Amino acid sequence: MIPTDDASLPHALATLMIPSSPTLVDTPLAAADSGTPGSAAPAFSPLYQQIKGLILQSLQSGEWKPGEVIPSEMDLAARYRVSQGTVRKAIDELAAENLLVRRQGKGTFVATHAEQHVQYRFLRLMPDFGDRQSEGPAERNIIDCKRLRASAEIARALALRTGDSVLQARRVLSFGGRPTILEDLWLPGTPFKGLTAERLSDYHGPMYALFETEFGVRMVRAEEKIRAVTPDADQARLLNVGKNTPLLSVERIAFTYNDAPMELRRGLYLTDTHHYRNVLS
Amino acid sequence: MIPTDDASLPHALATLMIPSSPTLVDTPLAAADSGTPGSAAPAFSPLYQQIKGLILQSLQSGEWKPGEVIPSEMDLAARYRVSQGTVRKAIDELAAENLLVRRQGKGTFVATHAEQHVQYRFLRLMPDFGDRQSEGPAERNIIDCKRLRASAEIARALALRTGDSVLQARRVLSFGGRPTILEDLWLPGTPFKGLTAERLSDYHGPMYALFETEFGVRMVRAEEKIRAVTPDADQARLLNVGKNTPLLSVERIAFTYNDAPMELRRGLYLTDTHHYRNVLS
DNA sequence: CAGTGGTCTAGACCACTGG
DNA sequence: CAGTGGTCTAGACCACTGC
Repeated sequence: MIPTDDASLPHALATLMIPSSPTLVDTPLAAADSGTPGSAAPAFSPLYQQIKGLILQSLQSGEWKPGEVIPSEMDLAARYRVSQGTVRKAIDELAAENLLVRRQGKGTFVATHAEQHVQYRFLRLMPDFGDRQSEGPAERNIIDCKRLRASAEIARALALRTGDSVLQARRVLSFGGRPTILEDLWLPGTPFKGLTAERLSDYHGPMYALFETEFGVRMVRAEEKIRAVTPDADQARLLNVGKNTPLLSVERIAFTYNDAPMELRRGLYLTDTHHYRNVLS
Repeated sequence: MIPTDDASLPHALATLMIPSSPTLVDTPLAAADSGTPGSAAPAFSPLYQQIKGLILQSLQSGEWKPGEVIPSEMDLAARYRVSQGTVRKAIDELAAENLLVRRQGKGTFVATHAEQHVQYRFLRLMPDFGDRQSEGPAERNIIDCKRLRASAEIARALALRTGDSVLQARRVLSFGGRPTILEDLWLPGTPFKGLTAERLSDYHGPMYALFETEFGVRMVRAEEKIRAVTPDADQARLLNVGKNTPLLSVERIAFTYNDAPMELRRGLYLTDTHHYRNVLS
């Protein structure tokens, strides 16, 4: 499946100008292109970017699964017919994006939410004093979990059609016995066929790790919109707060490899003893 | 001031093992080290990290000022007696940290808050529809600006001593005529000697650009703690909201080059038509 | 010890900018 | 056109891991 044929080596840099050249690359990008194919700029793409795209394809296709080693830099260099340095630069970028993890002396691994020391990869809520480690494990409580038809709003967020099947769940996270986070989440029905409240309740460990191992869905990136709100009656009851208590509303959309949205999550965070921590640079 | 002497070239990699070697580097790091000097690990530091440290020193010392070009990669390579590739890797990291900006064909520049298209470098508040560009310029209103003695809390945040002189200011930002952000900020008195309410009011452009050009203080990094709160009477009046309106409380500490805190800012954001946007990866 | 990633070098050529 | 950053290569050696 990889160009081990073709004796026209060495492939000159001229080949780089042609993204759709069948020699090295079989259209790694340009999936979102449409119309006027010959008019746009040549869109020079460096070799290492093309290699990066090829590695990305192997990740998406599941050739290398989360937690596994990928071939060594030398092997990949031979496979793609480029120098080690070029493969290296491609891997560097993927590692910077947290898709791969380099371990000197051992190899390069596909990033995973499992076997990871951080329990909550995307959760930015921290206790005001100490770290989340010292706080002990959160108590998790699945309130609800059911399948339903996507509303227009949910469908838009998940890039589905209104009425498509979605799975909706609600849970409460408690720290030190105190309800602190109320989360509603929506998942597209098709990739998560078979996910039940029991499975969610029984599983200990990061939810995203469950998604990986059971459904082959790896979350890679997320965007959050944060607001200050007050709870409705249900929410106030579940968090055990008054109806005028200001709460942090955190709406998260999590994406898998190809920037496809795979989860919508709406969290209400109690911030009297915790805060949302962010680093700007 | 730079090691142009010393004919013991080529400096072998062995030199790298000795961070305090007078040959190439005069103690670029290890400023925060204390006690048992000979007991710790050798702390191998790659050449490019040392070069990065030297470049950082030149940035801190003001040898190259915000907005200026730094010497070309070839020049720096000659100056530090290393290959272009090594200088390149050092610059790569500094560019990734937004301290330098590379422009192909022109050179590498010291990052600056001035001459920059983004008005607010660290502000993550976005309108729910459209971008901040389309919203038009914010209306800025300095409410107050005075010098006073640092409270214990303020002093701790700014790494000062209680009672040290600090400058305190309060302002309101309005978008589309609507008061949206109320900010209190504290600056250490000494570096910002001479800053007045008039200067703040008259200056159009990013506040951090003013800090750069007038006081030689460049903000490099910041940390924020976010909560949901309700305003006190003064705050409610200034933002023209009711006393039970939930608001985003954003406490920011901004740091200059050597990770020294140089600003404490406490913002109250109205989030009925705006949201705080964050990207997780 | 072999195999992996990590660093460093030297040299070639490409892409972009501006005189 | 010269000068800058950007890409690519080939080869050497170092640091780390595990057998």
